[in-house]
Amino acid sequence: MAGSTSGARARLQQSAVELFRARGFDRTTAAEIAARAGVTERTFFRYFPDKREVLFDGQAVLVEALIAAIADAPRELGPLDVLFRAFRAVIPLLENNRPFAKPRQEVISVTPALQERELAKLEALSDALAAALEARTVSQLHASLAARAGMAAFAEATLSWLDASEPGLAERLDSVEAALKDLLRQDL
Amino acid sequence: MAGSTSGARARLQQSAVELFRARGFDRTTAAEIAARAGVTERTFFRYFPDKREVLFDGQAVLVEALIAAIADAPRELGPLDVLFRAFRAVIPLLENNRPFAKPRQEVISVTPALQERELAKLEALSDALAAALEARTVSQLHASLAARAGMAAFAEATLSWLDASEPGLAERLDSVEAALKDLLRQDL
DNA sequence: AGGGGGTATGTCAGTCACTGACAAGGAGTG
DNA sequence: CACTCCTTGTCAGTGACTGACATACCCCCT
Repeated sequence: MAGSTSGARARLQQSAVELFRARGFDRTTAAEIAARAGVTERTFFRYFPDKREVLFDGQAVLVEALIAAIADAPRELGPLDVLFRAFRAVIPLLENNRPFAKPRQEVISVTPALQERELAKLEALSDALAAALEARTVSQLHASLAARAGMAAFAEATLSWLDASEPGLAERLDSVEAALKDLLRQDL
Repeated sequence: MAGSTSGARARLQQSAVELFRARGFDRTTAAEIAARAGVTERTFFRYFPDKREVLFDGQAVLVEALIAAIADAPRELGPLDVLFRAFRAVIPLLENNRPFAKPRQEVISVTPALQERELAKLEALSDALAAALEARTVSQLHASLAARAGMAAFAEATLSWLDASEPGLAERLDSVEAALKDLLRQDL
């Protein structure tokens, strides 16, 4: 099974974050990460399809939790409300991950190549959310727009919260939700 | 000035699209593109920082046109209305570019590496739009959310229009704008 | 115990994106 | 004609990634 065997995967991820933080992403080679984890460069690329991917792994659980929350939501809610309900449902999950997510985000925020990959992941997440919304009789266009607008707000809240935990995630989600709905009100 | 000299840049771009369409992005090397354009691989990388970038170049004009349109907009409009006004202002620009944009988008749509780069460009565009909105006394949060929601709609309209010119860009913009505002109405 | 199969890893050789350093040619200017 | 700038070529090197093959280890079955 994945990860149950020797923990090489986890060691590689750990080593990668440490080295990226110390020397920067561009100046650390895949071979160095592998060496620190006690394996070969080749093994690194067996676990991760490319050097960036070593930082992007927890997404699956998050996606499934969000999808489940969307499926559970009461029928009468509009798409944006469904989304924000789902976002709030995964708050504990994100709070548990903060210790890992914070250093990771610090590396990403100073590395264009990693920002690119992160955008791709967020796009995939948006697509997944849109698909989940469509399963609720939301038109494809509405689902897509809602998913992307919602994700923008969700990302804004999450990233700023990783920067400073001061106002909690819940309050930040309140803020961005209000701001987003504000927006639409201003432009009738 | 850029491009005035020998046209090597334009030849490289042209060769790149042709080869990418014929063999696919991954199976064409930078050296092949350069050879077809009559230059060396080294020259290719003097014009473009990496292999993907050869497909992403016209953005600057578009950005400036959008920024200008935002600055011009009447004070009383809300951020989303300002944005859609700007989007409509660049319709002719996009229509002129369609012959180039269409084959380009076909290549991008089947190449994950290029999609990633495109997302990064759209993100940069969103940032530029958000900055332009902030210059109009829109709060940073509202500006960011408006820019991203607007860009999602704009991208949706533009990409679907590249697929089929049937309903024109103007009509498609009408549709996505209506859908976006619809969204917020459903979620009061 | 012994054999067999599956999985994780190592080794090696190769391709290709990308970079720095240096040289060469050509156009314009004094 | 000499000087200079700009563009391009050449060469050598690094590092990401891949395919092919070999090896070691674990688990199960007899």
